[in-house]
Amino acid sequence: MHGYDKHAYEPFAVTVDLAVLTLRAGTLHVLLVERGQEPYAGHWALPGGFVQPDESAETAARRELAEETGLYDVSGLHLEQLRTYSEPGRDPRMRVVSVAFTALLPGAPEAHGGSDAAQARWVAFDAVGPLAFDHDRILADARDRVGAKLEYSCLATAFCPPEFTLGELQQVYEAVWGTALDRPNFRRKVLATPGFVEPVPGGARLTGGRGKPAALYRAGPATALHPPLLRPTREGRPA
Amino acid sequence: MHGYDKHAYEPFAVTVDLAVLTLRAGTLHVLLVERGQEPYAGHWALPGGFVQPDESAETAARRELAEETGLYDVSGLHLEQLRTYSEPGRDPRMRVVSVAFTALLPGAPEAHGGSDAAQARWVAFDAVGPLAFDHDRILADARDRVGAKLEYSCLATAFCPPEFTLGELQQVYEAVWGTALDRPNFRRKVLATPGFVEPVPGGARLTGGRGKPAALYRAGPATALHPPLLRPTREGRPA
DNA sequence: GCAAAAGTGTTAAGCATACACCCATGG
DNA sequence: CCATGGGTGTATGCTTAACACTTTTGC
Repeated sequence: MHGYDKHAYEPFAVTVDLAVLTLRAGTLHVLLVERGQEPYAGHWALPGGFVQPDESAETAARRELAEETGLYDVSGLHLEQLRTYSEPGRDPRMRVVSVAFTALLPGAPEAHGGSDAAQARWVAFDAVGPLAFDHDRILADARDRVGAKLEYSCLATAFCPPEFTLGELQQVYEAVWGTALDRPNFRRKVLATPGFVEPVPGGARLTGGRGKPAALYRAGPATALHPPLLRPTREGRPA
Repeated sequence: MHGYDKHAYEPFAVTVDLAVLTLRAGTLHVLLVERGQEPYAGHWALPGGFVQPDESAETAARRELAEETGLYDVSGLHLEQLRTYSEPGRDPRMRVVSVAFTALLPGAPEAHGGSDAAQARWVAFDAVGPLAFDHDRILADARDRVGAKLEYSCLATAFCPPEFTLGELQQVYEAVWGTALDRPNFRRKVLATPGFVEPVPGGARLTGGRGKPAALYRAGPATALHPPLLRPTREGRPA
């Protein structure tokens, strides 16, 4: 199958689907759109769209992200390929191969609705009902991936605004993993990793309205976490 | 972009590319095919082919794996999606989106060449020259991914035959990471992880022709490694 | 003063590292 | 008996985990 016999292949439609995640009020939310057309009219789905002839999947994903969130500048946002879904029956009408992406947003912009008329909403992870197509699975895969990457990468800062407190960073871990972490230990671990976060010299901010103002930090240059920050013990016998 | 206007999308060809890895004589090798046609005629490339209309990418990848290796039963082999490559210019003649996979084989079968006439060979990783298309990048991504997964998963056993010695398992790590490991510590770590390996009651085998016969183990039911088996210190400041 | 949130200190247990050393086999 | 590879033991240092305690703010 290395030749290019024009009859040897079938045309496929290629789309991108986006799992856009953010933290709102300390819990993980995902951006969903309500479908206006069949199939799955009235159902909620992940935002997405067709890859244009002159685009890579990454370019298409970033374009869709801008359209769906209504943000002018999405260039700084974390966007990462998740995997590709290609089961023959995943779209009831035609052969569609979809490249799924995960996008991470800091403190979510309320407004969206984007270019097409479809309604778009932030939905808490726990409140996500059955989605159209195989989007339930895509979303579950996205959460698994993000949860795993928090352990050994500096990804958590992608959920935070440019300047953030260590308490906010800890909330990211707690929301994604669904577990509480020990604050003193979390703090030490983060500060002991060179390049994970950098202190903002003058800064301090009140977080909960009460309590001591917290020092501010910026994301540092590091991308990997060594040693990793492991989740609290899910016991050793997986499988 | 949620409707299905027949003119809103462009047909793409969808292919799979396989990075088939194995260990030969203690070093990491990859399966390459020599291209017989333009473009890149005479160049080496990763095996692969078109996804058929009734197949998922995973099914196509497993079919190609069987064809290229000449193995009858590839059902037990480790096959995993790597990522999708979709740059518009990656194939000079048409729009081809390729879903790349990584496959891991135990002690490589010498024979192959498969269904089409293309020559196929195992090539040591160090000896891989420039490949066709963007296959150099795919291969580099595959090695990175496998190297990372060895740290926190039980993937290493996929490189081993059904029964193997701990020395052989250690060779997997050393070949993929390119570093030497301390044998006593490696041994303890592996045996301390429940479900990673299980002893084969009666078994023992001479490995190097000389030396004490080694006990045999089978892959256990575990898939994840907790805590992880980290690579020797690449220093803490990963830019 | 009290509650809330940030930040510091301390200690014990577990794990990793780096070795030294013994065992079994082929030549 | 020596080289080679398998296997065991052990001391040292670091990381983690758990929790007590102090600081700074709003009410």
